[in-house]
Amino acid sequence: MPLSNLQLEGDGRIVPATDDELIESLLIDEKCEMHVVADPGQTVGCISNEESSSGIAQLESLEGLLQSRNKEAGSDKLNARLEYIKKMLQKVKEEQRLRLACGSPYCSSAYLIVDSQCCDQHDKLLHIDEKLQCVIPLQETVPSLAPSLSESHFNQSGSAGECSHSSDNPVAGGSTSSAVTTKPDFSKLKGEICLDNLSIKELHETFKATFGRETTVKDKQWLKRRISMGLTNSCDVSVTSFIIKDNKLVKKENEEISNCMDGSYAEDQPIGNQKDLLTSLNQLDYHQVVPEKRLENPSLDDNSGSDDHQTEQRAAKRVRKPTKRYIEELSEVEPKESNGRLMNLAKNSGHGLISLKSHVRPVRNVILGGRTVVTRLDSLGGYGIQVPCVSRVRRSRPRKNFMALLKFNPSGMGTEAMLVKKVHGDHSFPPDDEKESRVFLKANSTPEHVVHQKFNPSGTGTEATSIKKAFGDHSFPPDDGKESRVLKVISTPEHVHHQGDACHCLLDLKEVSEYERGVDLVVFIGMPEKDKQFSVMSAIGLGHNMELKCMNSSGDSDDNVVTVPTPKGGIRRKHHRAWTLTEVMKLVEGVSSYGAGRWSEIKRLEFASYSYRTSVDLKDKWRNLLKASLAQTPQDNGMNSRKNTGAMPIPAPILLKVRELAEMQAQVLPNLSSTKIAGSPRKNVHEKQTGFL
DNA sequence: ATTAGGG
DNA sequence: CCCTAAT
Repeated sequence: MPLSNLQLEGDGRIVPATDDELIESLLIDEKCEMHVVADPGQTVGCISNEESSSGIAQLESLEGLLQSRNKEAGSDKLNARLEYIKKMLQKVKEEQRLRLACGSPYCSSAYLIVDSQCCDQHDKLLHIDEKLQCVIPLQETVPSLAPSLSESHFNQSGSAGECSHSSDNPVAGGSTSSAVTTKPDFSKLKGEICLDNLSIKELHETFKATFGRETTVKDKQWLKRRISMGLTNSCDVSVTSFIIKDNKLVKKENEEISNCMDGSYAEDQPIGNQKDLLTSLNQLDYHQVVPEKRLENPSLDDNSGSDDHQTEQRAAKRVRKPTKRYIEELSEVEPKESNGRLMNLAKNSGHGLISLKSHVRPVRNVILGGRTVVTRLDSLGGYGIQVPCVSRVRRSRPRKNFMALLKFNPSGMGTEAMLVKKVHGDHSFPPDDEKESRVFLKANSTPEHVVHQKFNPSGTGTEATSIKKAFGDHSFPPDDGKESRVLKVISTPEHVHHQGDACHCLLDLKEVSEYERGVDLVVFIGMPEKDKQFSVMSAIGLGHNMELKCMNSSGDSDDNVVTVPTPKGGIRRKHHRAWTLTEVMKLVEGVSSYGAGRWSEIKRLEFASYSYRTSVDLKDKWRNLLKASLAQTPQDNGMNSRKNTGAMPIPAPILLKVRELAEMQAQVLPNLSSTKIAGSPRKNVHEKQTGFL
């Protein structure tokens, strides 16, 4: 449990329970269980009334975690645990359902107060490993008589604001210490809990109550974070006023709280904590904004999508908890670019908060360049489990091999068709996040159809932008704030099967490395026959909710669009298009007619049919022409001085004209400024142009 | 959204 | 060609 935790802690992220951590903890727990007979009953602070349903969420989350983990570890223990948890979950659910049925919506508002304190040094964690097993057991003596956790001792009598902090208030039931028997009692989580005031033991209890398992971690901060995150992550949040306490937030007139505020943590407040606090506050906001609607519609169908897998197995559906994505976003925000992220977040999800859009979109129509493409979403391998708290990092990748079905339609004009698959539909947010939404064109797996990086020597930057552009910039940096990894796949002819007018490209990506499969986007670039225009339709399934984006670079009406091996050996840049003589002439004509600088005009009027030429291209080209023309010495005729260039030589006459124009315009401008500005100064220039070639 | 320039 | 700054 070392590094993963440490690092997480270290960077002050709010990445709470990562699966790794949890598992680690679980494992450790298992190891320690024998020794740690129990965390003696501890006062968990104050618990007010009614238990919450948070437990369910927790269980589910845990379950999910376990499930996912099991795949990898295949640990029997885990399995056992999983079973247990499942049972517990059902139980809890049942209870809750009954409760709900009774119409007793316990909207008990519990307040969890978490200070930002961060007294523990991260270094401590470094030693946890060693200490864990021996030290913990020795901690504190506790009333063994402490009631079991499962029994709620904090009866309703306690006011919500109350925070019985007394340590003599046996809360935890050491009795339930055995791993398998550990029974999470969420009732304890209700009411106000001032984590700051809790001792490690208490935190342990709380932890146990929250996660249904014990922990031996002694790091207070860690515990607090975990707990708070756990709670936050649960659907309970909506019902619970989660209050992150800093130094100001005071829930009640509670003495306890007061205590919390003063001494205890006020002092050492590592920098890293601020971040957490910030994040927490954000969460708070979120929760407050997304109020409790859970009780009203207990069975409300949850579209959050992030927990589908688990959800489907349960009768009662959770209403919705902060999405994994949400968590991720938050945890993502803190670092440096918090500003941007936040902005984006807010901007994107109109509400400034998580957008509840469903992540699963079996069928989707995407309009590309006026064309509508249908994308189909396949889920070939139900994989992907939600974990309580998702770490920023994509821990578990789709395991299932997936195949992509590409279907090319002869429709468009695009030469390159791209399909972008968003593996995790849940990462949507900050779209236009700075252009730096990194794109990793990482495709180095064996299959030939998977393009290697080297395939695109020009550099990722170009590729990235291309992709972005292809997608119209809106869709590409998906809604993903974090880095997006893109897997670029080029469908080679062999993989393309024609079917009437359409081509189907079946890609079997089973060979794609894990890494690749974890990408956020998969771009399929098809470049069949030269003139074949096509769009792409595709279906990719990974079990994860993924979104498919189809892209068809409908801008290019010609061949070499994507990566083009030049006849002469070189590999040309993706979007490079050799300028044809006619194009050049058009350019010249345009310049002569409208003047250099009016590129948008020229583009529109002269290059209307050349969609791939942008005004910038024109400008650049003109610049080049100019340069060439100037470099070109008078006597050189026939061809451009440059000889062995793959580039098409530009006829001297044209260069001449270019120079003329350049000179003329350069001269004309100053002199005829008035004229120019007033009307159409270009016309006269035009006269001169005509006649060459 | 366009331009102008640098890379 | 790409990217960015300035308009």
